[in-house]
Amino acid sequence: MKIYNTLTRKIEEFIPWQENHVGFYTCGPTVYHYAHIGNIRSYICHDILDRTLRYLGYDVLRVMNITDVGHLSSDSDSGVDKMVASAEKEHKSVLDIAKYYTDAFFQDFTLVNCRMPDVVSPATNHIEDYIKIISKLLDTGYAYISGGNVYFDTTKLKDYYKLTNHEADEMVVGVREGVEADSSKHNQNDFVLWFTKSKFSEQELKWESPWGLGYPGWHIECSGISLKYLGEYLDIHGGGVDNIFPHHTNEIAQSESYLGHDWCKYWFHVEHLNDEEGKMSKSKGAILTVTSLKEQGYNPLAFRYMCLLSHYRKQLVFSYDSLEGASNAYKKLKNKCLSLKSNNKINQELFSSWDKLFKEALEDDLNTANALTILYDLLKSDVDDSTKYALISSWDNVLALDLLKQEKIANDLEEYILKKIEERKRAKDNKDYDKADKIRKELEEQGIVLKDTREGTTYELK
RNA sequence: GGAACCGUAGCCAAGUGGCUAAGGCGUGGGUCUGCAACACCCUGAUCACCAGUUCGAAUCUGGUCGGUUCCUCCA
Repeated sequence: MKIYNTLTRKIEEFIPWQENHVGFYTCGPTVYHYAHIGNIRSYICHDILDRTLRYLGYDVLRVMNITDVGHLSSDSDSGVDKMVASAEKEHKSVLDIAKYYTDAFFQDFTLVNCRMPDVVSPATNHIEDYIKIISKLLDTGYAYISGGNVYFDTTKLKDYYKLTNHEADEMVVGVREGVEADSSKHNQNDFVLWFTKSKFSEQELKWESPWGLGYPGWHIECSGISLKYLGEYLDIHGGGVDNIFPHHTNEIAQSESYLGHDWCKYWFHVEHLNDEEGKMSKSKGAILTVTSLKEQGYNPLAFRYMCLLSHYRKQLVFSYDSLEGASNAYKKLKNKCLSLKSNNKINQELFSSWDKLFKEALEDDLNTANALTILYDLLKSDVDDSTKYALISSWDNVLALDLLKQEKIANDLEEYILKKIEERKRAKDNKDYDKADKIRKELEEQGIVLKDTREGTTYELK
């Protein structure tokens, strides 16, 4: 398998530390707000990588964190969400709020068929691990205490910027409004490992530490959780491109200084899903979630399909036009797949050759668009239905588009529809088209669309 | 100011040196149908622009224009 590695800026052959085994870490969501569809795109791409590796036969262990530290007690003041407001009224703790947003996240995560990572861990569960790492960094001289905080000394590293192409003296502090230089830092590019003092003093969650009551810096949680569950040698670490600097850069600094050797082989970064105005941002106010797309009548899997249509390293602009297009395409594709009639007799030779094409597309730095094209080619080909069915069933382990999953319908509703179809057929036989059209219209108003085919009338739920 | 990615038909998008530039959606036309929907068939681009390298470039190099992100507050 070939994959782009941010560390080398090249597409590389994927060779894990240990043959056939893959340790895979994904930076999880921050749960002080909803995850928007741009965040979810990133998780869909990670999911595709996870599923592809498994499909290719790797033994994958995937770990994801939940960032539940950093809840400022003042967050809720600016929170646009009713839940937060009511939590406040009910005197709920920030952890209750975190739980609310964690649940909301996994609801959306599941709606787009992302496979649950093998380990999902909240950051607040591993404070001791961070303390252990920070203590050793202090002992070995990679960290220092200043102004009440523990900082990582980036000048101790010769390769601090290896993940980015930045040069230390090119960096500008205060590019963004409201950013002030921290005078306690020895060097401009040092970062905090443990806070006991910060301008965000209203932080609600704090823990005892050798350096006083405080809370961990942002970067240490991913290092800590990753080291705990995936060991000293990590194969893939993923996240959004916005995490390359400073977050992932600092993770490398901490982890490799702590371990004393190279740590993560492949860095996987997903480009942004933008809206017409640019990056989707939680701070911009109204955010678009998968759940809200669903409430607007879009199938969350149509959104997944839309994401698979493009490459993970390419920016994608979200618009309702493109979602509409993806939605149509997805419906058509699924209908085609569902109309296949399988008798379980598959042509093994054809199966292998088509499966090879599919794998080759994915092995080419996750070219999902081409993988889908191969699916379309297969459907158009003269391969027998049973083999097609078996291939699609297999491929859907990676695509996870539920292509062969028949929507369940309540028995009594089905009986009702079949009765109406029979009634309409009689009307049609009697050339009473007014009545026939009336029945069709009635059903349509209930979201049931009739289709007259050569084999008789079928229905479809909108 | 520095760094990274990108710019292919109405829309999404593959292709990164070589047959007539994949595929999907939409549009238009047609077949089927009582009509409609579904399905099926047909339907479109010389690749932002300019200059180079080459027998040959969307694909490499340089430049111009345009878009997005990052440059250590918080996560």
